[in-house]
Amino acid sequence: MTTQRKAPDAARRNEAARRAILTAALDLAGEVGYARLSIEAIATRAGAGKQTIYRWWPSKGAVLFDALLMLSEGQDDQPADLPDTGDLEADLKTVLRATVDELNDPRYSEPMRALAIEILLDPALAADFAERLDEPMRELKRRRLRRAQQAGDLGPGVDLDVAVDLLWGPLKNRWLHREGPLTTEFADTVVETALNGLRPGQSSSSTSR
Amino acid sequence: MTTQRKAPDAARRNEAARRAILTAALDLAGEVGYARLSIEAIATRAGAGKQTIYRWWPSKGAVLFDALLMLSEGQDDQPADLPDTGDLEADLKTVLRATVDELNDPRYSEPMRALAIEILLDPALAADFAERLDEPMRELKRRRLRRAQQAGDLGPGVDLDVAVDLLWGPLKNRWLHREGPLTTEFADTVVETALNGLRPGQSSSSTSR
Amino acid sequence: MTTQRKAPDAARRNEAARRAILTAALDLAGEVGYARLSIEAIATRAGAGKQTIYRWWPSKGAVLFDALLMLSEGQDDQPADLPDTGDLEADLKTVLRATVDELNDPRYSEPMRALAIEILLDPALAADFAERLDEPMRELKRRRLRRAQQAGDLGPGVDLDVAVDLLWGPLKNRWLHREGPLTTEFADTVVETALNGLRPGQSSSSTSR
Amino acid sequence: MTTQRKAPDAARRNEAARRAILTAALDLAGEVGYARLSIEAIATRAGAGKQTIYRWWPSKGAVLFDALLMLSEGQDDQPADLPDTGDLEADLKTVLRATVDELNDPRYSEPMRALAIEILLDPALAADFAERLDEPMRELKRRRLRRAQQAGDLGPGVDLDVAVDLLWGPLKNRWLHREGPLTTEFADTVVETALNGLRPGQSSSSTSR
DNA sequence: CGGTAACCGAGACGGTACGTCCGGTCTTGAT
DNA sequence: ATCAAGACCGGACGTACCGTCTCGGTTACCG
Repeated sequence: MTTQRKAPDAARRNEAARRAILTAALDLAGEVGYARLSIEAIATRAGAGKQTIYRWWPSKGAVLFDALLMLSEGQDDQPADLPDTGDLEADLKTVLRATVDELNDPRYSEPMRALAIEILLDPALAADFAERLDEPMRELKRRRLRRAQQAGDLGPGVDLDVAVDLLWGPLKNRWLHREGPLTTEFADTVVETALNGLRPGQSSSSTSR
Repeated sequence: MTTQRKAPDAARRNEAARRAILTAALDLAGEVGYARLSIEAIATRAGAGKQTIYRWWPSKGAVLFDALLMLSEGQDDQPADLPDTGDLEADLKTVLRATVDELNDPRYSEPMRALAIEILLDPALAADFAERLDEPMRELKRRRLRRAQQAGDLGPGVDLDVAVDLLWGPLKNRWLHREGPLTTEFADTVVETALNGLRPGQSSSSTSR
Repeated sequence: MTTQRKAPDAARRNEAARRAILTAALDLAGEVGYARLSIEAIATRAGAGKQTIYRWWPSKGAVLFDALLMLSEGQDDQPADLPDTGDLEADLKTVLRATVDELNDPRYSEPMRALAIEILLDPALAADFAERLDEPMRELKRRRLRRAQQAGDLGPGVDLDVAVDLLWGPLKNRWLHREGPLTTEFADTVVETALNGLRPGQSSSSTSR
Repeated sequence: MTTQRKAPDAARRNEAARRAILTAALDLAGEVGYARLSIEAIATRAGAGKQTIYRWWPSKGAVLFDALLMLSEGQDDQPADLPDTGDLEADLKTVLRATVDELNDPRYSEPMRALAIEILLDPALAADFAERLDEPMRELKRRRLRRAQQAGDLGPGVDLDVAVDLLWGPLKNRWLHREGPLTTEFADTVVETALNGLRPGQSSSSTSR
């Protein structure tokens, strides 16, 4: 269902094997971490032949990617859009807190970190990931911010991509580089600081210290 | 000169071999990228025995770390502090533009990316790196911002670590994840946006440029 | 038409597929030799499914066996008996020279060698081959020699099986083990030497030729 | 010590590993037969890495070859020549009976059969084997027969190579193709028949039936 | 000033995993 | 029910590196 090597007949695909492989990949990523994750181990754990993996996925990273997509599917009614209650700050905090919770869930966190590392190693996977997950997500974020800008909640000159970086980047960094604990308080502080700016100003009241 | 395993006699160390190994690591990281960088290849390229590497460094990442330190030494009169002309915005732009230039220099960029990935994989290396490079650098940044805060150029309630994340994080992300071109314009925009905040305000000098 | 696994309905068998498979086996044996001959390649070359092979033959060797039988059919009016002109030496030379010619024909030689090797590896195939081809042939040879013995052209104490080994064995060895060129002169020499024995005697017509 | 791939440093070779590998190959050949003999299994059984095998031997057959040489060494005081008591028939029977005994020894027989099959599959191995074992042995046989010829015990016109084929070939065939029980009686009969020839003659008295 | 203890290049070693090939079985759709 | 097609599990292939281990040879300290 992901990037393919040489057109195997997708219709004949064994769905049970696919799920077993993705589940095994998820489990192993959680158990041993990226550095020791091997295709051989995934195949063995899944009770599958290695060729079955190589037939459908071009790399370890592609397996992880699909595995995480599988994990997301069963549960979400696809969040077609970010919340928009009219209160930008509250909405952003809601979204970022949810992200914090997800990144603190070990079921997601380790496989995701493994995928993130694979993406750094494999440009082809990076492109695939950017196109199919990262860019759509960023577009959702940009859209919400654009509405805020039109409503006058964001400065008219603000570059929306930079705004996204300022809001979501710190979370991603803390998580990926394990630079500190990932709490909802941190998420709130980031939102407030990014919105109000670092300079002293009239609106620097917020909830913050 | 870095983390050591079991007390080899540093006095007897062959400096020529050390430099050959670090240079080989640097070159190879630039040529083949992290994914294909192997200790075996470094040893061969350096004309060194593998044992000579294992004797002095605990991991591939530690070699890269030292290699980058070697690269930095010959050139800098160690910047003991960040510039402080009194104009925070200008100072920050100066520093971030320099960072952009460094990250765009292929001599640094590929080995650094390789090191960054190693750090994600190896907690021991991560700790070493944090202690010896990352935390001191962050302290420098915090110090400059603290002075700005005392001078009233930063809001009194601003969390300095968050401030550092907001200012330096977007650069690091763009570079590491190859999310887009790394330009001095981008650096400037990040500084302005982070300082002024995303909300509309009296000081929205953002668009002016 | 050969050894079967579990009663497939021979009546419904696709004759075209059978011929395509046997032809492909013959061709491939000639082209790549036994060591690289695979059922997969035969199926692909024949445009047949692997299952079609496994349905009708128990092993690669069985395919080769049938393939060689097919090759022999189109041409011979089954030699029900060895020639018997009354002149034993002349008759034996006639037969062995024919064998030499056959073994020098590349169409036969490589597939036959492949079959011979399969037989060494697979006792079941060996039994099948012995029963259906080798033993009948040997009986033909024994019968001719028995008549010669009755006619007084063979010593009364001679073990006919040993005689067959002495006459036909050297040819088989030279061919299978590529121990030297396989010529009609060699066949003649073998016949003469085997008949007259190695000891010097009155009938040492050996050198005369 | 045999055919090598790319000049590894033979001086540094680990003799213990070499012996473990050869012994494992011998044992496995005896236990599972050629068809299921794998380099992987040899390495595992020997407690060696696969690379250690590939470093020193070009193929499975080369390992077997060396293994059999090792087996022959410890025991024989290299038979520099075939026995020559003056009685050709007796000497030949002595030698062939010894061969029969060796071929009936399961320690030798299965590995030897495995080697014989490898030789049929691998021309490079065949050449190596011919040069280093088969041809020297054949020369020994030829030499003994040449002396017999000079002594008048062999017809002057007899081709010595054919003579060797007639004497030793039947044994090799019976053994390799499992065409019947390999007994000392069979060896005796072959010698007598080959010496006296198949034709009736004055000297066809012998011990035979 | 000669012995010895560390270094060094080289590379063999036991292993793990790679990505590929093929064996033999099973499944699908069409004839 | 056979057939072409080909997915599937599994086992072995031959290769690349890992990290450890010897081997001689070469410093450089120390008695």
